[in-house]
Amino acid sequence: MTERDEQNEDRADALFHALADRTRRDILRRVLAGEHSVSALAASYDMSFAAVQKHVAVLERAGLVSKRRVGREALASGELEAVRSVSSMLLELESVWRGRIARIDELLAESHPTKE
Amino acid sequence: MTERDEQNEDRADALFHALADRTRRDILRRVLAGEHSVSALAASYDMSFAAVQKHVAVLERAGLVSKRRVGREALASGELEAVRSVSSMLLELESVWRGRIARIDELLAESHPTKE
DNA sequence: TTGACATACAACCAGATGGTTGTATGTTTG
DNA sequence: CAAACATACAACCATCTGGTTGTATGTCAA
Repeated sequence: MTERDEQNEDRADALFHALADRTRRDILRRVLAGEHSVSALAASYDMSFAAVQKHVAVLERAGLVSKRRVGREALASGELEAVRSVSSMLLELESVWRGRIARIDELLAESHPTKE
Repeated sequence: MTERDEQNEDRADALFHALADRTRRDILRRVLAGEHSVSALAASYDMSFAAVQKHVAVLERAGLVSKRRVGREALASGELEAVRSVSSMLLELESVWRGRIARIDELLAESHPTKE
């Protein structure tokens, strides 16, 4: 296990965990469709503002959502690239199924455009 | 919320939760590459047999892994279709981003070939 | 300036999760 | 048959999770 693999696994943990809650998936859908303030989001659910705020924080830590401050509001929007990075993890699994272990490096390099 | 949507959300909860653990993702990779008995899998990890067996059970309940009995062994293999169904959930999110809400029905019908 | 609004975060709690050990049951083998 | 092996599952435990309320801080409007 290299350190980068460890980081990838940490990232995968955070991403899948963030997606493993229906309220968070619903929030993500809304903010992918367009910016919403945290309180606008909170108004949609039958739970406290603080609970919704924590869900947004989980999505934000996973990189699925970003926020920008506008006056007293925090506007959240969905990060499409993070969603795509989850898709690429699943593609890696599919490639394992096909036995194409040797090509995983290329796949990672393509979906993970760091230097080198 | 229709009942079917509820069931889809339950399924999504189970799938993403199953994937939100690195040991389970690793097990899934192995069994996607080929059948393995539970004890063969357990030998690969620094935890008890029972712990690995529970991880396999979580994957199985989510539909990501199936088992067949052969003598005293239980051979586990990865279910590619379940992996693909997760991919299609992510595609739905991408389609929300593009604002194509109206086409989600087609997408679901395609990836979810039930009658009607 | 004062009050209402929007956010953030700490502290707390019940229940779920991921691990453990122990026990029971079925299967192969000597 | 008896012993070893493979699995399954219950009971237990520490930690994490998803919710709550309460408090603090900053921003807008009258």
